[in-house]
Amino acid sequence: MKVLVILGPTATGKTDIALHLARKLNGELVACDSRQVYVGLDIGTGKMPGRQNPKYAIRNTNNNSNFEICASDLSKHNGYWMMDGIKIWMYDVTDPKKQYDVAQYIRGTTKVINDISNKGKLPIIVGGSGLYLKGILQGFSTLGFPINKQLRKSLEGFSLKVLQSKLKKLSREKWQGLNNSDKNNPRRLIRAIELENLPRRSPYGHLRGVTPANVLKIGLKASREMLNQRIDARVLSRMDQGMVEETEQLHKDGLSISRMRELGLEYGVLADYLEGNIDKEQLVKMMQIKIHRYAKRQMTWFNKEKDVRWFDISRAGWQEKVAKLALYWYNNGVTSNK
RNA sequence: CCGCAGGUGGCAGAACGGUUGAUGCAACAGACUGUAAAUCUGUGCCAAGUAGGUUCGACUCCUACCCUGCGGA
Repeated sequence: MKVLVILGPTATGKTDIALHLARKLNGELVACDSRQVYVGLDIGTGKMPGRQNPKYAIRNTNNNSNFEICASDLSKHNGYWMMDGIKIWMYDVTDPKKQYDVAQYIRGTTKVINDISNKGKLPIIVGGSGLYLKGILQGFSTLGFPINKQLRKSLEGFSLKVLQSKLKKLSREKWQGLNNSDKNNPRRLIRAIELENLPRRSPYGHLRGVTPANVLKIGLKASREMLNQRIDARVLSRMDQGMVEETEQLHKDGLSISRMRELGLEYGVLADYLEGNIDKEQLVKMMQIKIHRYAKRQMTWFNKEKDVRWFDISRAGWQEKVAKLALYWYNNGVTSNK
């Protein structure tokens, strides 16, 4: 099975190039993003690509709360969108009020990718989320062990120190295996305790992704400065598109402020805005800053990713180069040089 | 013009007459196996409006000036 991956930090134009390649290579897109999976988080998670493409501008329809997109043909479906004849999977697969996680994503995506492949089409994974991407491509050895809601709930209130000593008591070895960062990370400690609480390690702990035979990873990058500029512009553009209104509507439909905070980035800041803690100017500024940081973390993650063919989007003609490389790989199963 | 309050790192914002100078945010670097656009770790910041004075010693006290905010005329 061949799988094409487009990865890189936010605002590098992954989806645009992916759509382009999908047309050329008879492909379908698979979004690899932790928030685009949620129904209704459209503008804020950037489900509509083509900032520079006016035909994707959206307008507010009067009939009900939702927005409609003015693409030549864009339709939303359960679990995928159809954009100008190209399917984008893993959009709208769950309710934003519910928590979603890597394990669900891996299960869902594995099926989607296999289906695409079985139809004779090329799955094109568009990835900004490093963990999710790794999950699909390699799987994770402990993800088969389910979460223990009760245990988590009982652990929730404890201080860092207590969590640490609990883990130490359960398994000195496990504790010592953690790095300094994780030792101070309540979430990781809780998960570690959860795993140590399992009755017995079963051999079914490994959650496997698709493990395709042939992957081409194309990475998009840009200088920090350029990236920040693009991010800033995009935040402004999303404001114009009605991100605030979209979020207000979600809130009216029952998305709580605290849940918005969990969803992070724009939505965390928007929560503050809706509560009246900050004004519009601060809202924009803070969203930009948060996303700068996010892009940085993405780069930290992707820098370790192996076998990536990187392209600098500030260089003229990079799209053609990408297309050429992808086409060659698609036809020959290997990349031409190196 | 008068009165009051205040001028501390990129920003916000503490404490303190004694080798000064917290914290948060941002910045930079990093981690990452069921919330990952989440969560966490590390690092540095040649920071006290200006000019004087008091003092063994001043960011801290005093004076003048400059600037900002609020109130009054």
